[in-house]
Amino acid sequence: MDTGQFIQRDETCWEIEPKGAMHVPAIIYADAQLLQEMDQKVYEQITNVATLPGIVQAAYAMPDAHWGYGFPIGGVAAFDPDQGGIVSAGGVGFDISCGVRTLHTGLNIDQLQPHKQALADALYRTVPAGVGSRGKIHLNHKTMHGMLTGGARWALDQGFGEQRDLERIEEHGCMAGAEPHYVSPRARERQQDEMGTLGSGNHYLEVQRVAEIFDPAVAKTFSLRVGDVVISIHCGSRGLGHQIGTEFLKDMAMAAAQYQIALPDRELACAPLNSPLGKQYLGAMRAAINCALANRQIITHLTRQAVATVFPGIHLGLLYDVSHNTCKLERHMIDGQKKSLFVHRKGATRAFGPGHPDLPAAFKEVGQPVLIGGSMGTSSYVLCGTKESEQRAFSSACHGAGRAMSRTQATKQWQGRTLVDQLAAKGIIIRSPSMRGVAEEAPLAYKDVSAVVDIADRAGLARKVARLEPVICIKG
DNA sequence: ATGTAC
Repeated sequence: MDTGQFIQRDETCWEIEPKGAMHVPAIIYADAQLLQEMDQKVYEQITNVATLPGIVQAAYAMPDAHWGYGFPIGGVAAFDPDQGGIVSAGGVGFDISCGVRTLHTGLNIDQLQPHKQALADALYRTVPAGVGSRGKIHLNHKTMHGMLTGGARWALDQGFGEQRDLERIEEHGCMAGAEPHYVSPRARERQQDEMGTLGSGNHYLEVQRVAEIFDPAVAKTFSLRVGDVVISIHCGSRGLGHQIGTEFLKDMAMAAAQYQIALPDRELACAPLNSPLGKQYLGAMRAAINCALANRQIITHLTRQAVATVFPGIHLGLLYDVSHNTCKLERHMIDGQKKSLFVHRKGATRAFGPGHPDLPAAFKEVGQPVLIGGSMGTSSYVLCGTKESEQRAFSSACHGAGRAMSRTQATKQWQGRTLVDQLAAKGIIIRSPSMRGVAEEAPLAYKDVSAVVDIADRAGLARKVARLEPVICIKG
């Protein structure tokens, strides 16, 4: 898009002043190149978000932003319930609580090297991946309820994982305020056999090596050293989250007139936070957050089992688990006053800075680990939250590379098989049930993750700690 | 993202 449409506030901050129905400015964090390459749709969508009732401070787009349903992916917006603020299903995204979890292995890359193929086989065999993938767990009414209210804590009670995992998970593994009675029978049915599965699209399980350290002190706190092997899991709430999103989107679109909300775009369907529909969505969404937390917990258990077949006796401890598709009630400073706000992060990672009360003791001094998944075959990053991020974007950062072209376009340009061979030549093993899926995820169909992360760092959204390179990728 | 469409 044309950078002339913006007022450049500083090196990385581009502002659109309020005009028309906008209540607040819209702000994109990028450099001139990322902004030029960004779809004009991001401009339209982020200015549309700025017109929604009760929005405070500004509507934000992260440097990885691209066109999404209603809100851009990479969008952040906070709403005040006392000022008629709203909640929007499209502002959270279909894959509710999609997120990334990273595990330490205690292994060095040299120890892994001779066993790469064996580990790839074991992981691919053990963790179900792909569209409609099913696991070995079958939920009945009672266990479904337990999962929707208990999240990773429920998974732990079922024997998946260790007590100490919980403190390294956002919300300590269990999202409060879940209301399973607002999760429809259809959503439950779709999830019955999908616990502990990766799903498809950009979801993956990746074995990575720490390739570069930017901040040695924080890296030490995060227990990351060059050459260390870690495992990252990127997935969400599968069929359940998608079904909840679909149903509430429809209900919110129908209710907009009743709540007298003028929508510049039908896809921005929303409901007042204080309305029955708004509250129902929040209850269902929180249940879906628990589903995603439980899902990543079970996949962690399966990963531990798979790794143990190749490296008996090793322990996989959690670095952290953080979601990037949520709406969370948080306290933030607005015009010198602490306010309780509902922060939508859609394709944006929560990034609490040092001293935040919700952080585990181990991270209190340095800030939250911010896990940024790269595209297939490219680097991922570990960042840490900063103090200044609270003022810049309600303590949020980018979530990944961000798509640069559509899935359809990517399948026209690349072949899955060829990509797998090319990456194999670079020492990266890809395992996937879908070669079409692999083509859709071609590295060049995404923005340059390093450029995106550099902007997040320079903008003060989060600070770079370590760069990870893929070794094995189980792709959904 | 998704039982890749209702």
